[in-house]
Amino acid sequence: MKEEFPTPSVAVDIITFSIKENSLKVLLIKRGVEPFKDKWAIPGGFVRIKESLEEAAKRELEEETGVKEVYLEQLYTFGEPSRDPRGRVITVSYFALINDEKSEQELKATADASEAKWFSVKELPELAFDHARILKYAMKRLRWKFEYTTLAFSLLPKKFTLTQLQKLYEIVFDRKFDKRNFRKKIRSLDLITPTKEIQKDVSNRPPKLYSFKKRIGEIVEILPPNK
Amino acid sequence: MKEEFPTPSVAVDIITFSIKENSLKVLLIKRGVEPFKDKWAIPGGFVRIKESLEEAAKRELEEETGVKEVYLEQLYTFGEPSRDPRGRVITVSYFALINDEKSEQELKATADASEAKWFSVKELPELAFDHARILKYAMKRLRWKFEYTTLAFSLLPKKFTLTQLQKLYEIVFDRKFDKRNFRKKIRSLDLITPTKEIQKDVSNRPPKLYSFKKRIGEIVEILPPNK
DNA sequence: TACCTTATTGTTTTATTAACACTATGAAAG
DNA sequence: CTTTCATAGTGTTAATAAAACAATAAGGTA
Repeated sequence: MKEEFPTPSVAVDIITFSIKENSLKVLLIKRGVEPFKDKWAIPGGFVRIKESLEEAAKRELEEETGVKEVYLEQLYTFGEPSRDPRGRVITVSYFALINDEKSEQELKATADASEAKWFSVKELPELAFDHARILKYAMKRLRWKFEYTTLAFSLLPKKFTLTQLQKLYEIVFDRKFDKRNFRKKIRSLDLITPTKEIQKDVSNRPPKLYSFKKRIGEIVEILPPNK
Repeated sequence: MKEEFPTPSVAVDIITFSIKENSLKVLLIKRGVEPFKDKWAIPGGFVRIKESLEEAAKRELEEETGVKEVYLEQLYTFGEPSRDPRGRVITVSYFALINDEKSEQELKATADASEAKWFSVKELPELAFDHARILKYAMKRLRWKFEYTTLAFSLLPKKFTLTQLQKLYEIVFDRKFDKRNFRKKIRSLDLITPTKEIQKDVSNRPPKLYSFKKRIGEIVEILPPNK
């Protein structure tokens, strides 16, 4: 039941965020081919005929970064006929969130990408295609998810301190929160349980460690206090 | 720059809501061909090579209902390889909202649809493909939009009463709201201005008419009081 | 003139959010 | 062993927002 008309190509683009060096980073590639050769772009590629969109996104991301097991979520599908000068390409964008340890590995260059690099979202280069728009949209979604779901916990180790959690929010929202109100809010949401451990090897008062109770991504309105 | 491999087909599906007879309705078609012949389904069709996704959605919707000038918003893209038994079809779903007057016209049967009909969302038939899931998702989005944006106003005439507005919310959320709290909230949001008119031809105290100040879809957290 | 129907309005209570500063603990430095 | 340094940890009050709640007003109809 395929039409007899020319059909669009379908690609996935993956906007990958990570937190490194106390700053929110996004993974970009430098294009090795025309169009937009030598411009920075969001990594992506074509969907294969027998893989799902999510599988395609996972595969492309792993090819690019070697990272598996990430949080992955569909963002939006961009399909303007003119968005790609090569022809009709509809792209389904995904946003991925990986934690620092997982993203530590060396980034590889690939056929289409002469270079891959983490950029701070505050110091972005000019981007190819309509990728600036897509990235902006992804940022919005990321913040929304931090505000209304438990996604932030996916970036923390099994056991973490409340200060670690707060720092995450401060980086993503680029803003400080009041420590007392933040902790009060988190506790009132019943998301975490204290472990009996405390963190050692710190040269100050050792913080308590907590573990997360709920499912990642669950909707809870964490709304950062002091909004 | 098309790959030399078989490519998926790209379709759009449009979940169309309207409010009729004090109830939230969705437009479905009865399939005239296999697969799922004689099952009800969400109307949709293939994207043409030179039209945008949104244009395709508008076109399909107009073909189905004759309605133009509707609120239209992209929902999600479903792309499981097995979701359509005919082959690889990726469908970009849209949700549309039209008001009662616009949706009053006769629905036409088309090549693929032997019948088109408005169903109350409370009395849905069994649906073809993965359409039950898509519809459920659309309902969620509709409610979210009513809660956090000014979308509801797109269903009202230029001049409307506060009771009309409240009824809309009560239908969409399938719940009553306290009249005083509802009105207080709406007024505090500075969304409307009173006109100097009142509605005539009613056999009770005639209500004041208001007009809407802002842009449709603007984010404002109308959150229905009494949530 | 009474009655019916819907419109309109305000107060109190409760819950949530915002603002705000001091004490505690352990390691390291002197 | 005392002081210093750095971060952890905690509670109260004020302001704002939400929830609960019922009586009066206006016009048409009987």
